[in-house]
Amino acid sequence: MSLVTDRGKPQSADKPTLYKQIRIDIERRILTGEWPPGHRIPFEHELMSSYGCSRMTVSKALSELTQADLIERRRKAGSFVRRPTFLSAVLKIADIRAEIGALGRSYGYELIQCSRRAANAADRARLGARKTGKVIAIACRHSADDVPFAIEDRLIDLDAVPEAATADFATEPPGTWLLHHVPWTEAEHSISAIVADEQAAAALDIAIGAPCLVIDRHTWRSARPLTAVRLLYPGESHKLVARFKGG
Amino acid sequence: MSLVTDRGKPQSADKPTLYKQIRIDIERRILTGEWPPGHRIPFEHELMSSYGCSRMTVSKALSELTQADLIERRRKAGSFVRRPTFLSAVLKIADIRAEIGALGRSYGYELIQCSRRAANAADRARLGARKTGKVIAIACRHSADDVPFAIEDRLIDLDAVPEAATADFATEPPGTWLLHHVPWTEAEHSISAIVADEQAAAALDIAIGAPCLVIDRHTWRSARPLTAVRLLYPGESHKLVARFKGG
DNA sequence: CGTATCGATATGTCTATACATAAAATCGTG
DNA sequence: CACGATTTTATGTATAGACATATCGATACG
Repeated sequence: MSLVTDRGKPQSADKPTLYKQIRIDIERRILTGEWPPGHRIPFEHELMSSYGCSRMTVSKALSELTQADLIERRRKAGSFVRRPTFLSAVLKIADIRAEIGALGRSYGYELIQCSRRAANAADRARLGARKTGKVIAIACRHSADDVPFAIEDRLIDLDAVPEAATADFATEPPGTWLLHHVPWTEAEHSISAIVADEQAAAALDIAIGAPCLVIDRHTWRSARPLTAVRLLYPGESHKLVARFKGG
Repeated sequence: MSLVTDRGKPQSADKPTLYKQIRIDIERRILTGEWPPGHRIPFEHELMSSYGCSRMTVSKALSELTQADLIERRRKAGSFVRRPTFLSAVLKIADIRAEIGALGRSYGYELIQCSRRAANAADRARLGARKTGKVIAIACRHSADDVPFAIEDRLIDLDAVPEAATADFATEPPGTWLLHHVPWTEAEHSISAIVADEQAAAALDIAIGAPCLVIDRHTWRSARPLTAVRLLYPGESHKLVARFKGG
């Protein structure tokens, strides 16, 4: 049973119109950390001239980014990148290094295991890939201020992302590398709760049987699976917070 | 430690402009279930004439609802209420009866405990209320197809919501009653994971120590606390799913 | 009867313009 | 210098109109 029904496989990306292109360009810079929280994004009239369009078009892009809580617009002052306070923004970032950085904590990374192999049945099922091929399996740990923050268990489809073969995941977290090198068109997150087994407990420095928040993230490019990742956060000490306005 | 930093107390609601009023009016009908999933909302030209405004203004309201995944717009056909597939929509609904109904399951409700009392220190802390006053404390259980779906533990500030004194929570779930009778301006959700204690395990028909997904929801009207509720879902069998498009 | 075409229609994007509003910046005065 | 009034400026909302595009439904054709 699931809280929500599934929508089936993700559809392919639609042709980007101008305002969408502006939105995507800005979003990319924010999500990769190129424009960190607090950064002032160009004024509307600057975007107007650089994209050669009217103010309404720029404004539409900025409005959507505001609704997604990625930016904050202040009259007279301009528009600024928000720190990831909201659930949707936190989920969208998907780069734990940037997430920890945005929280003002020091980031630590440790590769636990990394292997390349031909995809077995379980790998294919997890990726949702039909054909068999090569995959990279990665296990690693992220820490904030030297305290374990999350453990990551990831599978990358090497046929869809051949460049991953040359990446050095010993020094760069796979999420960060992917975000900077591989464009994606669809992503799906699923949040659930489990209890820590022996291995997870040891890696996160918590008790066996302690609750953990799980985020499973799948990413596609034009309906082709790129990567599947499971993130385990120590459950009681972590919260995902979302705020709404309404009536 | 928290995945996200807190933004402090919610700010008061801003003056609703015309497009926001349209958005809020439609949103209300969707969130209360008056317009169920699949319902066709009025055409843009109908909204234009009923609100006496231009098409751009109507379109802006509908665009925001689209971005929030509350509606789906199809050329030539019109705009339709979506079933709550997305995380943000699921979180926004906050009415478990409507949620279960939208999933096509039969809804069951059972009041476990309901009492009225003067707020003690713990109650005030939970609501974030400064002054002391009367509160209603409610415990109840929601089920889908006769299987326990979630248990709810709620506190309502009777001074902020005096009408709640006359509501019959034995027959109507408090979430549903509140959604139909009490307007709110800000809400905050927090998602975390815990393990079931003896009481929760018994109510949800799961094992003690089994993981549970927790949603804590606080609701304000113009910065005044209205209600605080904790929902416990059996953890492994429930998932919150969110999808994104991006590049 | 099935299918290809085409027109009607509702949404999707974009422009140019206008005025409102909040807040930073500046100025002027005590 | 302190402090209030004024100006400037970037965003916020709204308009009317234009053209693009997807798609429903009807019509014509094989």
